[in-house]
Amino acid sequence: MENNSVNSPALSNKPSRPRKPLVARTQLAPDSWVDAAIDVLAKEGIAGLRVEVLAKRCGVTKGSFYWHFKDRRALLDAVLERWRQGRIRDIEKTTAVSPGQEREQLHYAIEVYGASRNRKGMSIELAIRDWARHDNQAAAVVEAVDIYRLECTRRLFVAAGMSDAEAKSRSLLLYACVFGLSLMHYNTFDSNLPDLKQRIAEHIVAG
Amino acid sequence: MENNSVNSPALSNKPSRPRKPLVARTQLAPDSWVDAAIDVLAKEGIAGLRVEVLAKRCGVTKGSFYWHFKDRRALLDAVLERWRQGRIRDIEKTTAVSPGQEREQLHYAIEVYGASRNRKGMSIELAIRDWARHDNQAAAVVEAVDIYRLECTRRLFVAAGMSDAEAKSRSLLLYACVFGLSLMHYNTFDSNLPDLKQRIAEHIVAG
DNA sequence: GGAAAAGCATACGGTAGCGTATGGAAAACA
DNA sequence: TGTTTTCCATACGCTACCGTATGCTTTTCC
Repeated sequence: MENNSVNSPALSNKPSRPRKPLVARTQLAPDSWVDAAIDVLAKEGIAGLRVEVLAKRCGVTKGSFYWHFKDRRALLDAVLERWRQGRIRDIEKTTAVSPGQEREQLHYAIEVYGASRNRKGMSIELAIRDWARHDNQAAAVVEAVDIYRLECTRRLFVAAGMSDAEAKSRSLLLYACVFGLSLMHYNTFDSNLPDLKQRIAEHIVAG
Repeated sequence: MENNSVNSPALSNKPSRPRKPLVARTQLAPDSWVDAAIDVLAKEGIAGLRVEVLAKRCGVTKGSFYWHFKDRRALLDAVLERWRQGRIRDIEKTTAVSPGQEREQLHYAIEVYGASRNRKGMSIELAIRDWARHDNQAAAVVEAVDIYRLECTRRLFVAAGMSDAEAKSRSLLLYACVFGLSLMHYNTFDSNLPDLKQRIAEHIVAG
């Protein structure tokens, strides 16, 4: 009858059973739904993320879904939360302090979303950003991630010797360019795109 | 029974009536559908662009729609074609040759999509680009527009004295940044965003 | 082993949307 | 004036969803 929210923080187990943490989960895992949802989100966008489609993809029916989640919205919230945590963790790793390597780190931060690598990651990124244009929850998560990322790379620019204002400007430029590039269709613009991208990266990072 | 495609090139009137160009249109105009469709597209995205919704918005019913258009896809094609032509015309105006003013023109090309101004234009832009991620027709139109724009601003950079490779790089950076910025949520990143944006624009345009 | 809960299937009612069929009013034409 | 077109409304069948109700099977617990 009642269901537990899946991996949302701070309401873990229901209070009636303080015995054991519910040992071996025999059937479908609870996070599998979120995994599959993010897959579908990347491929079809938020509009294609329907519960019946998702259920079929997991090899079960809606009945299973509505046991794990209150409704479709609950799944979407779980997806957002998962994405937020993943992005924060990633950017923390990428921009961890290692003195003298700041510009290399910045180049890596650009390259990591280089359209060829991490294709799925960028698909999710774009799907969520489009989603955020019509959903306040998604917009809030995107804002949190953006601010965090901008702050991380800003520190790198400062550590590389730039003024605070310049560092902020470069940080914003960096991410805007990364996302903007993945939004455009410029394959026939030049015969040597890697060179072009390299030149752009230099222009963003160089002092 | 049969319907005419609205404003698509090269299949204008049906052959049975070569008399008069059908003088005073008493009721609803044919392009009004495309106008309304673009409005809805800007506000709701491609997923919200349904024919029944659109009909209600026009004050008529589906019956009217399916007289003017073969199906929903025909409307979408008309929307794409209209957008394509509008964007080409705009960029041609913006980047028309006026020697010595190239950098001012480039700044204007950036500012024209400055989020505050032209909010609706950017909404359409983003809606169509997201649409293009799952629709080949839309992707083709986006590519055509992108290549045209990139080429126009590339010429400006060359005219401003840059090398060809550098001009291409800057041109791509310019549009990537413009679209990327409108994709991000950075309102709380700095207390003086106009300054930040100005600094970015300078960094893109300056020699 | 038996009760209780977990995990899922099946079936149902309801909405929204696409496209078709058909009819009706109003204008254009002869 | 009567016919033909134009333009739109109404009504229908169909599909894809959402969320609920209910029952069945498999674990879990004692």
